[in-house]
Amino acid sequence: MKEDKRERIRQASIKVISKKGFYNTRADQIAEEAGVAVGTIYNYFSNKEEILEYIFEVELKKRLAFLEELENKEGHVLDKIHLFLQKHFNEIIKDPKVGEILVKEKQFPHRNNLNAILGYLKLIPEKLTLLLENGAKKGQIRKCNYKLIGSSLFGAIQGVVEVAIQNNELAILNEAADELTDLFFNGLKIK
Amino acid sequence: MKEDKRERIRQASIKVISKKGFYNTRADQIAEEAGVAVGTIYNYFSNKEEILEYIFEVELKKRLAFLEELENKEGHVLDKIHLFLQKHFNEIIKDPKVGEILVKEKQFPHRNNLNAILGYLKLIPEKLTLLLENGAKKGQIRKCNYKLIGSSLFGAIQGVVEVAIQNNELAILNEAADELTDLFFNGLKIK
Amino acid sequence: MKEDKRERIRQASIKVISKKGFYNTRADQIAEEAGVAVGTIYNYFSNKEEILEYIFEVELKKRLAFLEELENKEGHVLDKIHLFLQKHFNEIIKDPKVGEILVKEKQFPHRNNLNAILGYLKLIPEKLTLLLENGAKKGQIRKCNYKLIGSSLFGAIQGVVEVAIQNNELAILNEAADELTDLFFNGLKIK
Amino acid sequence: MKEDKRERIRQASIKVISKKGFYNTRADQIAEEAGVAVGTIYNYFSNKEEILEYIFEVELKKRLAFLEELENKEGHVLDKIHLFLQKHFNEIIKDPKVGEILVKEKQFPHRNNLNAILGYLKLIPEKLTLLLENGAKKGQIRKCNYKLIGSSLFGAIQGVVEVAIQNNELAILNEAADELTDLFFNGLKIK
DNA sequence: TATGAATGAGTGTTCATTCAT
DNA sequence: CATGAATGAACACTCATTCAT
Repeated sequence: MKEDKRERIRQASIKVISKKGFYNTRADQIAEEAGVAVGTIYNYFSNKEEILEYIFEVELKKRLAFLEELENKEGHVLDKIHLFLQKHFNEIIKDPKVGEILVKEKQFPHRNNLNAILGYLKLIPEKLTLLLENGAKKGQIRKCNYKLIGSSLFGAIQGVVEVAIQNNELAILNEAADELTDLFFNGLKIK
Repeated sequence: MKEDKRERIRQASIKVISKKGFYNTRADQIAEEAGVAVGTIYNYFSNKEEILEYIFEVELKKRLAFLEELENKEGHVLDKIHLFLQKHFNEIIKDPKVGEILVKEKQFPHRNNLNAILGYLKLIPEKLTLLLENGAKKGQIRKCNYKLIGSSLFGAIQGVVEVAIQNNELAILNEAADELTDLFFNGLKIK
Repeated sequence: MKEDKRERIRQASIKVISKKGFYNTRADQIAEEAGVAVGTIYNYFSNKEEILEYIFEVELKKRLAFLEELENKEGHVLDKIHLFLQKHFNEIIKDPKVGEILVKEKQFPHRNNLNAILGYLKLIPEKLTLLLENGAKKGQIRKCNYKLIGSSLFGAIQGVVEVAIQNNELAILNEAADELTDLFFNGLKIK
Repeated sequence: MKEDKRERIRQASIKVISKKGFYNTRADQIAEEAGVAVGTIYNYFSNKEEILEYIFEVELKKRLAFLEELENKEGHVLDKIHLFLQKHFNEIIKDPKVGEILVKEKQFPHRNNLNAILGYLKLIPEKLTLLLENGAKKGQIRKCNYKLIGSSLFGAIQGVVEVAIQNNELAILNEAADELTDLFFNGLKIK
């Protein structure tokens, strides 16, 4: 019941924020879209930023859970990365509105210095870094600066999504997983 | 004289914005830092956003000019990319405050839909894409989805800078140019 | 309830504006006088000018309604004008603050070119002109340039009120209806 | 020389203010129109309001001088008023821009309570009142409330001009002097 | 006397958040 | 738990005026 209302507000927020941007979205616009009163929003979120954080949280938890699953599985690191890319790009193709928010609002400046979004967001390249490190340990890829390459991979993913959304070419994402894996496969194979 | 004042305001803005974020920077804080009156700012910029745009403009023009130089030179595309990465990372090491702004404020939501910053920003991956395409034509690298790889490269660059700045580890940037070139070198070499 | 608050703001505005002039009246002064927060004003009026327009609207609608009543009644045109003058001057004697605003703020320059006040204000001389025209048709007064005489009458009314208010001699208004009717009666009688 | 520059600024001000209204006229727009620097304006006028006051002063002095001339002449009061009306309406037809300013800016709210314009403006109905009073003494017109009728006349004049300018029908002013004199002639003749 | 860059006080309006109902 | 009217702090920007040159 409680989660129901929270979810309704999240969905409404995604709709409005993806269209107007978080900065230009007013609390009452979210309320109207969600079919509740403004006050109700504040029964489920303590402030506007928290809604945005929640949107990121939901998406990022999905990715992190998937990455953790992958960590515990056997298999080649680059296959795992390939699976992750497929998963991520598919989610975005499925719900481009959320994708747009992930791309555009990631750096939204929080009033307090605790930026929950960046907190979550850091976990992804960290997981990727770990994946690479373990892959190298198992001799699946060459040694490298894992953190640096992990961050690059994470950045590359975002670069692709950014371009796809900016130019309204979601189709590009369909081949993106293959191309990127290919790039990193050759780039990281044992010499 | 006129450019002097404009430059002073730019410098002051970089200092304040990198510390507090553009959104949380007040016009009078910039004025104070620049040692001028608020009104003076508006003799040189027509609004606050224009200051941010100018900061990006200055930086991006440097990069674009460098990329154009590279385009017209002989040499292997990956050497060119290597040079560009060195140039970019060095600039950031030299002036991390600007780097911070480039990373954090890139997506700042503009009131009018004409986002001058994104306009400039799109040119970089476009140039990279062009570089890759020409390199492929000359047989220096394999064929690939140039736009996708160009965007990935651009994203990778940003991912690295983001992590470096977030974790306050500028040192990582010193090897970043080499590592990234290496990654793409293998990733894109003729099979 | 909603109209209550709007009315409270109107009353407060009359008080403050008549004292300091619209131009020198700050939104927070109105709010304070009305016993509400500044923001509340903007829940009932979309901007400061709209408050002034509303003050004129209320007053002018009273006059226009009265003039329309008169139009539909039988009787001599100059008796009708006499009644209108009495009505108008009485209203001003009853509430001189509003009178002061009507006189002083009538020409307030609006930012957009649509000056709602002038729109309303033009209707009064138009009605007077119509009254004169009909009176002439019925042979109650001589033929004349109705528009010109209508405007003169409207101007004369304002001239009288202006002087009465400027010199703080509201008493003059008591005889004004009679004197003016007398003037126009002789001035317009059939030769 | 000094008067030359002052006059140039007055002329420029008339041009700009009649177009945009005093409230919307910026000091630098006047300067540009006059072909001088902003600072120069302040060598000839101590502030912006003083320019407007000066415009009124010049016009009103012309009228007052004319009225004083008339006072000292022999003749019927209504002939004198006729002459005055002709003079006034002719001036407005000759230079409608000034007429527009006289009508629109008369009530401009001054920051200090000393409104020089209203000070001047009051003198006109006072002179008219005096004229009427003297006429009555000489038995040229009936007794009446001179102040009230003087103010009415002054108001009537303004009403006519206002309508003429609002509707862009300066032609109406050509017959206005005759019509108005006629009205007052009959309205004030000895019974 | 002319200039025009610099000044900074001044204010309408917004909108996230609250809380009495 | 839902409501939505009330709140009031916050801020970009303007523009008349100044004064060093």
